[in-house]
Amino acid sequence: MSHFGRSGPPDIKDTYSLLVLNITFRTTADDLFPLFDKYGKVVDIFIPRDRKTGDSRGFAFVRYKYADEAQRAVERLDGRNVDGRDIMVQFAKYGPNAEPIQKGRIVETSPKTRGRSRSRSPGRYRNDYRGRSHRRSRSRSRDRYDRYDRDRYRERYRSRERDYRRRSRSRSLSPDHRGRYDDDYRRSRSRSFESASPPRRSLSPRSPSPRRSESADESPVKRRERLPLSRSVSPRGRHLDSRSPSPGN
DNA sequence: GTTGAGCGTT
Repeated sequence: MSHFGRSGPPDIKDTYSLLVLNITFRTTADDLFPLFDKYGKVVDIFIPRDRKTGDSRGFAFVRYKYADEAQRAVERLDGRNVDGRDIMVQFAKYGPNAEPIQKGRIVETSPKTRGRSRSRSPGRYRNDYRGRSHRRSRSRSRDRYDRYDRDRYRERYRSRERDYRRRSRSRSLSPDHRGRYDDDYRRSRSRSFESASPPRRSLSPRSPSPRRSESADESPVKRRERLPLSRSVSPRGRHLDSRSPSPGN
């Protein structure tokens, strides 16, 4: 899992953001890191996700430390075939705070004018860039959900990176590209990435509540009774009730 | 399990 974006933007003081479009919905930040890190120092990778489904929205933000390296990555990775789709890499035009940025870098407001001059309201920034594009729907099949999600913010974030890596890397991709990526990936992760991505599956000892119902449903053994009244069952009672083998987790 | 123009978060 990626250590990027674990607690918000780390340091965007002098970084250059790149917008990566047309990536697959299963591509994670860990998949993009070995590609982009080859052309420079990547300080952050962020993939916006849907509020409700938690799925990737199909694009990512890669922040470089230096502009020339970011430019290099744009020239090299733009149009590259990643996971079967040609990605589009370009400099971000808007910052995390919806502020227009120049060549991927946050526009520098003069320290002098930033002191007392507050003749501009912070809300105008968002309205500025939102105005050009009224609709922000990503996909037509999700427009109907956006209506409810637009005024409903009770959506809770699920896990940041789900088990998207279940896909096999050697599926139908051209081994030529993947080979180079992986080859450099081995060398790249030798510096500090190996410590940041520990085990691929290390779940907390805390039992996942929502998953248990599914496992019980698909369990080969028939569940005898649901015992709707005994919802608040003690751990000991549940053991006698389900007596099902461990679902795996 | 699907989708495909676009600009971002504990």
